[in-house]
Amino acid sequence: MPSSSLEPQSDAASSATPDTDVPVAGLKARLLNHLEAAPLRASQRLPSEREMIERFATTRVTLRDTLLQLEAEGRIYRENRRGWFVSPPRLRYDLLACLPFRDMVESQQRVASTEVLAAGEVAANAVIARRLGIAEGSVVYRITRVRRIDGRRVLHVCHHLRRDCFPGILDFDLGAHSLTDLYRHEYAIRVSRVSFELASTVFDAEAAAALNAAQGSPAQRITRINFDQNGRAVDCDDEHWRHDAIELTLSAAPQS
Amino acid sequence: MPSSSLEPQSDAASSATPDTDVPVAGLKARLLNHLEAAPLRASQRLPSEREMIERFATTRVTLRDTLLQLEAEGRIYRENRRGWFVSPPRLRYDLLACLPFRDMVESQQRVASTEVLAAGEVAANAVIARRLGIAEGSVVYRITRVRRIDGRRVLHVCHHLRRDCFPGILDFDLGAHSLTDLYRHEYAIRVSRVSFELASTVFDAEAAAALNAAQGSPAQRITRINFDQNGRAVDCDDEHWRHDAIELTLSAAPQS
DNA sequence: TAGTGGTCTAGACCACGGA
DNA sequence: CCGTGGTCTAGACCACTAT
Repeated sequence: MPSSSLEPQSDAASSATPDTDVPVAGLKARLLNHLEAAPLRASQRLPSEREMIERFATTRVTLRDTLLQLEAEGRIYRENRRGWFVSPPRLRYDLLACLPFRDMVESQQRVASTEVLAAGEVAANAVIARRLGIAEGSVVYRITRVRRIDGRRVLHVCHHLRRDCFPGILDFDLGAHSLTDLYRHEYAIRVSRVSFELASTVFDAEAAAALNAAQGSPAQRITRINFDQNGRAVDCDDEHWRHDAIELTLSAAPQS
Repeated sequence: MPSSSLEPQSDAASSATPDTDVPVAGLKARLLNHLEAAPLRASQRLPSEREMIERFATTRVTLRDTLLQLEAEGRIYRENRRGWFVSPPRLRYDLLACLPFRDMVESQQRVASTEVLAAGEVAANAVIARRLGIAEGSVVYRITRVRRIDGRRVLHVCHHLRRDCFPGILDFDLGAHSLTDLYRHEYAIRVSRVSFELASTVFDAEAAAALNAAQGSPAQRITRINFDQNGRAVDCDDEHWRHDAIELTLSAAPQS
């Protein structure tokens, strides 16, 4: 077992890491962990891959494997062809609080922003029709947005709204207003029940492009259906989050 | 666009693969997708990596990247050094139904089994103490189990129970009984509120070993705290699921 | 245009699994 | 024991980003 000191020596050598008896693989992984543990960067960019290769005396493939590992752990992330970055702390997302995005983000001392990618009418496909309890092919509103936290694009959302519930809603500024606020104040519709479906996957091509994520980056999918005070499904949305951006929370009475 | 049938043919040479203008990356990814789409295997093992290399005329590294992608998508999974397998359909896990594991699994026509890895007493660390509202260092029961669906190890759970709530619970057969059933019938404690914390990460070394997962495989972490009818936290658990094994669902009234 | 990450080739040795 | 996946080396070309 080579107990050599595999230290990144930028200027002053970060000494005192025995690195002996590294049991099994990892090797470089711990190494990179240490890289982050030591300077504890804020949310900055890592050195370029070629630079890290030299620093750690390793290969592109090996380095890349390690970076992908750390990405899976949620410790770093990448922007497509732009580089690797240290992940900021996860936003706590209380599924049942039903806070507007902006409020949720700001209550955690972060900065929120929203971008509307598209807003229009489409015919509901089978999935959407089933969720909303309407006939396939019915025209619904579709709104696609990207949301940022502290400038970082973390969420791609696609909403489908029953047109008969929210006539003319596209005329509002959907980048500035919370949809649930519009529901309540402009349409007298209150969300009185929500139903979720969560799974961990990767971004599809569209979401990846919108978030500037590499295709194949891990993503958290959240599908939500909102029901109004009459138990009618009024809208649904498909959210794809950078998986390292959130930690979901939830507190409720079980239905037993 | 090459609409040719990209079929893996074992003996016959892998001819007729134009490979022209494959738009962007993927290349092999689509190829492997097709591999699965065509025969639509049940939950069987994929050919060995070296065999696939030949079949698809590619390299180990490239092949491996592709497999890891499919793993991240939740379409295949691996057992440590044993090979790659097609992922079975996800189990729907209703967070608020609070069904015992066995019931949940069997209600979906699957077969459940449980293995107790360890059961004993430990001193509560800071995290556990905070969750349970007890003093750090208090002695609690700890139960570690592995759960299977259709024989596949999918879940590593570690429970921490307040000893004053469940005296002598370790004497029951914890592999056969549901904990919540024991709570109710043996200790007259009913779970009347649950609080969750969900995040997507990778397995730690212990969980990976217990599930025979490769270290670094993606995992869904679910932390739960159970409160009894008096609002007292009586136990908590840390679940680590193979991320492709579940789809979480949830339906409730928001707390607005 | 220079440098970056994304993708890929063609090998190698090791530790562990299963027969 | 052989075959498997796990890890690693040492390069290469391309598409895109940033300047």
